[in-house]
Amino acid sequence: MSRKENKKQVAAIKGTKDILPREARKWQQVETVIEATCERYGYREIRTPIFEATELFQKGTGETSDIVMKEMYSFLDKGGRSLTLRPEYTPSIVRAIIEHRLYLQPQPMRYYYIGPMFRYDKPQKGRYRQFHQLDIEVFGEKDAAVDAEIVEMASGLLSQLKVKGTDILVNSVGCRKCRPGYHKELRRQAELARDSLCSDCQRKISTNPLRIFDCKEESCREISQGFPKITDFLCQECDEHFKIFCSYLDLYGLKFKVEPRLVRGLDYYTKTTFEIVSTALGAQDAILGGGRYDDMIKDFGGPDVCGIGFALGVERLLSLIPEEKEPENIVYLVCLGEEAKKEGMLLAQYFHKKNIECLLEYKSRNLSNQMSRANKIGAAWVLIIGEDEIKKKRFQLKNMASGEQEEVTPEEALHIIRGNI
RNA sequence: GUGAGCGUAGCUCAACAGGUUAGAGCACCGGAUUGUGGAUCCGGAGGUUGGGGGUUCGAAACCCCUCGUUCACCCCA
Repeated sequence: MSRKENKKQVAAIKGTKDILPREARKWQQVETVIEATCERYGYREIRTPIFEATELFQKGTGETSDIVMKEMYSFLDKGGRSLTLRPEYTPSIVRAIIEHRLYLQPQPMRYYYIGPMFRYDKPQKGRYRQFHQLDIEVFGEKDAAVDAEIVEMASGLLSQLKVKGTDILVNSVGCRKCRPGYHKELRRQAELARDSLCSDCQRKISTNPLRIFDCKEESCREISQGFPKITDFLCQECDEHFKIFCSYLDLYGLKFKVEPRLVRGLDYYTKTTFEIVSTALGAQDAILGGGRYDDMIKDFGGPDVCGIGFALGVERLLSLIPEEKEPENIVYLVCLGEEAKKEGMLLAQYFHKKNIECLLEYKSRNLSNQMSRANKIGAAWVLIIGEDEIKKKRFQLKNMASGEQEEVTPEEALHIIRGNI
């Protein structure tokens, strides 16, 4: 095999990327904050397989959604089953809840998970074919207080992570009783204005009339302002739910915008939908989005248990968080000669057992060189092991930041290092 | 799926308007300095210019195809 072929073969798949150690550290930090926040609100982790029966998403995510129609990684396994790498998490949780009768547990049940999702979409800023989501779901609670609590938690999480300049957008998309009436009326009015709309919007009349509100053409914007809003068409139950939801957001002191054109692209949403957006993200401005889906469990043949949740794009979130350098606390063992190396191996073993991060230089280099390496990896301490030190069983411990150095036993070194960490 | 821009060393970028052996900074390795790091100086390694084809006496540059990437549309996290 030629070098070129080899080079081509090892490249990461389009739309995927490696998370290298420097960035992985940031992921760990963010994941730790996310997990702690979720647990504090009573959420528990639930892990499901990364692939499922294709049918699960066709039924759950919706046959007419873009995700199912053109973005799924589906394939046949060797047993001829049609499987799909999950494009989103909600259907998997719903499946698990029904399969394990989790609805028999005290309600509401709260679950969270962070993991990779897969969508065959053209990559661009904030959009990858393998990406990660935090997914949180609450089941079995109709009260709009839980809708508000979820938004409050999401908002709190973002401020804890020092994400600034975000907006909370909320809407209600109604239910199966009131939504069809609205769609019909919106289509009717858009049809009347068809000739004045751009070609893009003309197409949206039949595909997704709500998207006309998003058009960037000035003329379309003006026209769409006269169109009816979903919030004017809600049935009494949905209308009350939405008003109470908004009043609870006020109670929390959260600033939000009612965005009647906010529509989630997934078919299953009912009543509350929301997004938190940031203009710093570019065209894909949603950090997280979600809503209520009161019919899904029932539609899957389970009991009539309602659900609500959101998905947060981890890559998008990370792109908004500045990198913070954490100081390394490594002890670097400098060894002068073969005997010193053996002594160093034993000392490294000693420090590792005492929970100290410690590295040993294997190559026999001169002291200057080894010091230079210690400096490069950002070691906080250097322990010098030479002939004299081995004889005395006392070693030179150097604080790399201050440059101070003293002769100590391993036990004393441990004490000093711990005292300064 | 549609459209536009960009692919030169690990990274950031040079190379008049097509003309010797494709350069520099940072990073890396070695030395100055065989018991003391960061600074400085000297040296080294690293490239079939994403890949393939074409035009030309001559291509990193021009044309075509392809792959990748970026941004936007569609849609979404």
